[in-house]
Amino acid sequence: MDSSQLLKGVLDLAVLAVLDGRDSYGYDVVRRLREAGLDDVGDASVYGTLRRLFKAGALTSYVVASDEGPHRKYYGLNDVGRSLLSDSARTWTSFAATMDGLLKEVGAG
Amino acid sequence: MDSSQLLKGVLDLAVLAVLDGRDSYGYDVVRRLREAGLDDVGDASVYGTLRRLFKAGALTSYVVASDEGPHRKYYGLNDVGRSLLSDSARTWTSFAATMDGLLKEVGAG
DNA sequence: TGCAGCTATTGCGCATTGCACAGTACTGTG
DNA sequence: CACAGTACTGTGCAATGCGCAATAGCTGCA
Repeated sequence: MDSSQLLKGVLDLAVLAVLDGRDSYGYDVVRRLREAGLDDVGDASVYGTLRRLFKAGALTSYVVASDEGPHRKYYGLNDVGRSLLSDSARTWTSFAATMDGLLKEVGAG
Repeated sequence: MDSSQLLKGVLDLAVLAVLDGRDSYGYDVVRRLREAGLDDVGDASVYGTLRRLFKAGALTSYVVASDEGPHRKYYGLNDVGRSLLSDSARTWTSFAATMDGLLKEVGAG
């Protein structure tokens, strides 16, 4: 099954959720999302999402040097990002409930 | 909130679910999805989805005359559609669980 | 020195898909 | 006839996830 379309509009939320509580950088966000179960999320998608959220004013950003490789561009939630996160989470929860309702009747009709 | 992006990749599933157990036509599918809670699903999206699913071989189709207006193009699930429905439902359920897992930690860090 | 491999980011172009909008057409009511 | 409700089609756009290539720093090995 190709679940890539399911990510549409939800990747923002997933990234915001991962960033909540602790700043992180692209490569690490990808890793954490995959560990969380989003197995085949593409790296370019995550980097794109981070840039988009930053451009939208939801994230702060700063560069940190690393001993283990090139510099890392850290991102963190600001007030806009936190409020976006809680709004999106609410929207997702209600949407998921609606879908579950639709699916509940499957095979019962 | 704009939930239109959330529909991406899920509208197929929603349409298949509505069609499960009883054949229906575009205009009616729109009505049933809206009643189910997908308030602002666009009619063109549903018609497009029906055509796409039909073209993919998941639906049967036949035209029925109506007393209350123009003809209705009915769609129904065939074997391919039913198996697509159960596969998609499984994929959705597991995806939703993953997202819930990600969101559970929000605000707890 | 040179090469491989992991880490880390950017940019380009494509495919999918939901939607707005316009157009067509049938039925019934005033 | 005008208008509203029903019902479908087609066009073109916008959003966004992804593959792929390029760039670049670091470690370890020969």
